[in-house]
Amino acid sequence: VAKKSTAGVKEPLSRERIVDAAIALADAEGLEAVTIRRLALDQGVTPMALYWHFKDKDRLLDGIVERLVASIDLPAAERADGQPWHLRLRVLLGEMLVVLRAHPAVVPLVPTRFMLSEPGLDVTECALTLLHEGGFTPEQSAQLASQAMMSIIQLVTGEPGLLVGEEAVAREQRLRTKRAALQSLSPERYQRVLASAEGFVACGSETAYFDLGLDLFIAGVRGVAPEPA
Amino acid sequence: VAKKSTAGVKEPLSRERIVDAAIALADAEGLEAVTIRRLALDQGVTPMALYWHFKDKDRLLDGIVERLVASIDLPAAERADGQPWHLRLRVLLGEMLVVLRAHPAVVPLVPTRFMLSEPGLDVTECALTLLHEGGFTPEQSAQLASQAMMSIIQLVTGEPGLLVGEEAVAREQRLRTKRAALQSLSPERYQRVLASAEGFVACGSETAYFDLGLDLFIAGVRGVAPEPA
DNA sequence: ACCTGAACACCGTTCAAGT
DNA sequence: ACCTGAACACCGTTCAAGT
Repeated sequence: VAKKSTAGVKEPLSRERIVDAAIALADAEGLEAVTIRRLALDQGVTPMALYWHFKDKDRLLDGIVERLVASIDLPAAERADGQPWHLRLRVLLGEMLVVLRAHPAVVPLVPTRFMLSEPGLDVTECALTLLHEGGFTPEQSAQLASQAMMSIIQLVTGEPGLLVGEEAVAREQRLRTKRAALQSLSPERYQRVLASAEGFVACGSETAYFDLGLDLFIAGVRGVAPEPA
Repeated sequence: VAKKSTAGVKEPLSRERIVDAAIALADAEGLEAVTIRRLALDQGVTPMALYWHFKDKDRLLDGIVERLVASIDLPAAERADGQPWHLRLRVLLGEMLVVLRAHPAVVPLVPTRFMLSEPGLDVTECALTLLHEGGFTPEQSAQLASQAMMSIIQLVTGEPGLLVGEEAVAREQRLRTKRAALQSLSPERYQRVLASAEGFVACGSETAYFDLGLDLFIAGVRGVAPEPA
């Protein structure tokens, strides 16, 4: 009857398409590029068109986070059943890590929005259950769950050598500048900083970096846990 | 001779005055209120006047962070001499905590700017020295120093019940909304979240909160440290 | 239901000019 | 040295209107 999805016919907007475009744009040009007007331009539409799909920009950003968090593989974390709680917690955090690592540019949006969506609450419930097994009170669990999430975020956004958006295009140049700045420091006053300089500007092994980050957090929770595990 | 600092005579602008005003404004109305134009308005000056003192807005923000970081009591951390490294590291982080807690609104500016100023480098050098004592390689030390700083930042900005800027004026209202959102959750599906609900919306004891946060990090570093301490 | 047009109140920043 | 005036290229958002 009517033409459907033929070439050149533009599909109507939808929340999904907008969120897709926003994530892709952030990946390519950084979070600052994600603008109502820019998004509209890319979709060949008026800025106000977006306001039919989202109440305001903030809800759109909420949507981005929900999309990310929803793709966390929660079952994988539950498959580690039978293992001690801290090991299962590590698996859960590892699953969060792989999801967020894929889109580092939007990760800064996560902390304030994580518990605003159903998928985020599911992940939180899971983490809290594991911490309960570790013997923590509900209050302590709440704090530790928050800090666990923040540790992951921090690992992703703080990865040395990670450059996002337009920074990425002039990548080599950026790194050289940073290295130069560090190397111009007084060798006697900043002995340790200079020795660690390379560690601040890039990371030798990505897996070593993320493993140490996870180890650090897990060792911490175990250290403060009442139940010897 | 000439009138000097009499009432009604407006002192000229200066980098110090601008940074002062910016911090005060952030404390009072949140970081979004800190705008070149708003700052100029408050100082009774044209927006472009600020560009004589700072190259652009980013350098102004750098200035804010430098001011904060410079007020970290580094000697206090060194006074703990003779104590084991992890204890001295805890003291150092505690000093950072008191400084940042005083101005939570500007804390989000810190991570990317911390090592851009001399005071920040001094603090970093100090932390790296302690980690070296703990037996870490320079690379590991670099990562752990970054994560230490991020843990502090996260503790301050993540304090449950903390509201910044205009959020603060409608404080009670905000908290009630948050509580209501949590309480409307399915009791069987989100059992743990509900049990921890109060911990997500406010914190019973500020000192317990910050102590657990510091304990967590220190236990973590000790746990992954090669040197038994 | 889904989108446009015009307008408003904001931003940061440049550039030439004033004292 | 320190600041102003006018202008530019952006923002998010509202409101009334179109199909």
